[in-house]
Amino acid sequence: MGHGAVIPAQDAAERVRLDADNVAKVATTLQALSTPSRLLILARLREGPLPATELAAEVGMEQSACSHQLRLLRNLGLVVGERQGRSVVYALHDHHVAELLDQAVYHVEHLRLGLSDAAD
Amino acid sequence: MGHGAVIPAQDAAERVRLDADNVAKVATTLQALSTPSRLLILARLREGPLPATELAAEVGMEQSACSHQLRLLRNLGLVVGERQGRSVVYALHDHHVAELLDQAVYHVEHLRLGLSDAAD
DNA sequence: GAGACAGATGAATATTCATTCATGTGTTCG
DNA sequence: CGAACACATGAATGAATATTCATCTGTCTC
Repeated sequence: MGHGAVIPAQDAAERVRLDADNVAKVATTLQALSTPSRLLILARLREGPLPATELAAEVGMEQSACSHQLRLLRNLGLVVGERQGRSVVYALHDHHVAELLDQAVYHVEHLRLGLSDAAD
Repeated sequence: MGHGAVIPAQDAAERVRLDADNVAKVATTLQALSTPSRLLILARLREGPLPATELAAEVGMEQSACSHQLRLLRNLGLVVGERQGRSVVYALHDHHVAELLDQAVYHVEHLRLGLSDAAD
């Protein structure tokens, strides 16, 4: 079984198995973190809530494109949008999203690569 | 490097910022975790090294499809393959991959369950 | 109400990408 | 050598999807 990798006890206790039942959901959610545009959106919201138009401007996207991606993120439960006057202020849904972002960026940055090519 | 510790997300001491320079790399790497097939491959390798053919069988993929995905994961530095006789034994590259997997599955599953500590 | 501002949305387009099929390369054994 | 096994790879196909364009809903001020 074990092959040398140490599983932190804190993790082993709460580790969630990846089986056929939830693999699709995990994949779908992680897909939301798999494009530069959405990643920039989430990273910006990580710093605090922001109206949609300002958000689009800060990540360098067109309003429409950003809105489409925000809808996707909203449907996945990663962000929430609250109407405030003419604006809709977006924010990360909860701390799990923030930590998922942090952990993902941290581990990816610390991978020893090695990026031979970006795509297939 | 090379410890088995999970970085506490609340402790933002060593947090890596997500800017225009590394966003593409992060997105590309996370894309490797964004399909059920690759997620199943990585999850299986999470439990230990395995020859390519056995791996394909266990995750229910055709040999060719699995090989294509393994090449992608190899190019991203997520897995390594070592020739042993006629077989090529695959394994996760290092603990960062294992922990990235754990963290991703953990947080996504908690999102799915609607678990938000409301600690904000 | 008219007009401007903020955002959402449908359709069309283009790109990306996972899988399959057929074949090629490398290895072990008779 | 020649055959069978293990894996890789190129091309083709089909599906998924990010972006743009045009338009529509909702809100505020005058």
